[in-house]
Amino acid sequence: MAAGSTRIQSQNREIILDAALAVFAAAGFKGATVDGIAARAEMSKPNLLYYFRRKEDIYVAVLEKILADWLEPLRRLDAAGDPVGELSTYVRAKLAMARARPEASRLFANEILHGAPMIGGFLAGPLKALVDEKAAVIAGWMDQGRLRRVDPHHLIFAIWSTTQHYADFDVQVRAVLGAPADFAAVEKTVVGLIVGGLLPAV
Amino acid sequence: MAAGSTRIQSQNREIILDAALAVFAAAGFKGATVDGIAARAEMSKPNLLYYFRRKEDIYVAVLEKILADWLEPLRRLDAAGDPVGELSTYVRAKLAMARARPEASRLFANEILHGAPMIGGFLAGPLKALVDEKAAVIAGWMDQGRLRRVDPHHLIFAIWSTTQHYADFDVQVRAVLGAPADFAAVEKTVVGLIVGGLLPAV
DNA sequence: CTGCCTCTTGACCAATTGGTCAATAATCAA
DNA sequence: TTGATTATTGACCAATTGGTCAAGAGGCAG
Repeated sequence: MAAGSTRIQSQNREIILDAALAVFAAAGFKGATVDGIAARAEMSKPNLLYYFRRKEDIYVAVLEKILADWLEPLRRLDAAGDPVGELSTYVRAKLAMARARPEASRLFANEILHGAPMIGGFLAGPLKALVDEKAAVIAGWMDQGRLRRVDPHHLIFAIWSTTQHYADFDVQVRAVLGAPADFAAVEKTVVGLIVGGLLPAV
Repeated sequence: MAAGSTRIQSQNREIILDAALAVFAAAGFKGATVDGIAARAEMSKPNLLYYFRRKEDIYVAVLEKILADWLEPLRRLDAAGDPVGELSTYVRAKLAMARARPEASRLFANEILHGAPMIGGFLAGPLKALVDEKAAVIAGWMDQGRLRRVDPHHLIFAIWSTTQHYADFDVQVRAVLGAPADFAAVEKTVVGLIVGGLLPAV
């Protein structure tokens, strides 16, 4: 019989992955415990291990679920579109992700922070390929004089860092502001800086 | 007798803190082991625990050592200086720190990523105070029409994120670029974006 | 209802690891 | 040199935790 075809199975796998995302994002791989994930998933540890043999398997499954979404906004950057509009849309999409799914961002950040032991291949493979492709698109816009010339790769890094910051460093943002971030203000500032810094000289 | 006055003591404390920074930055608090720190410090575990009673004490000591340096570049932002020059200098100083001491940045990032359990007071206290003060300085420049108006707090966040990115996400940067980051190019791009996005409209 | 397969769990094991302790070695003032 | 203080460590302990196992509970096709 094929793997995991039962209704109960797919249902429980989903529950486990949701619980695991929360626990791994909060505590990291080492800090998370299988007991903790099981408790959050409201099942016993042996039952959880019936669905995922090893702790690492859960972790990898959670990461894989995230990575697919990760590429999507950048993939939508359209060479045929208006450069300023395309980049603004991209920044807004990344900010929306940071607000809607901060745990996913934090899990990803934690993984990279500790050397990306599980997703090194993803970074050097699909991610690099997509970034190189889109960097070429941006470079094309610059060649046409529609954007000021900056290094496209570092531009993409700047967009990633400024947007993900509001998920990954949320605690610091809230502490410094004394309140949760106002995403309307964030969007205005970040889009203004990135895109404003790219407007071609008059 | 006063605490830790011996030459051997201060010397060994230094060795331990250096080793601990490397280990904690690489593995996080939970992932790091006292044995691992001791090994890197080239002493036995009981000897290490002779200087720091608990693992947590080492961690806090390392963090405190870092936090002092952390505020310094922003503190130097001078209201009497030229806005573009001051901000460019600040960005360059943060980039220099990311390059020179990436482990410190990663340890700090890890702590915040996991809710800043040890330094919540620092964030809401000295850090917030300094940021508020310097945000007011920047706002003053904007009032004078010397910078385009954006939210000063989010501007500071943008500077933090874009610069620290090259320490915290170094693995990803290297994977995507296929080579270590060229900090001259980084500096040009980041300063260009941030400051370029702040030049007052003509 | 019946029998088989899936699902669930209490009890347990072994490895890791933070921390202790008693004993030994090194340092240093007198 | 000597004696007391400081520095160092091997051996050990207890708690945590990833993972196993066998036995039982539940679902479902016939």
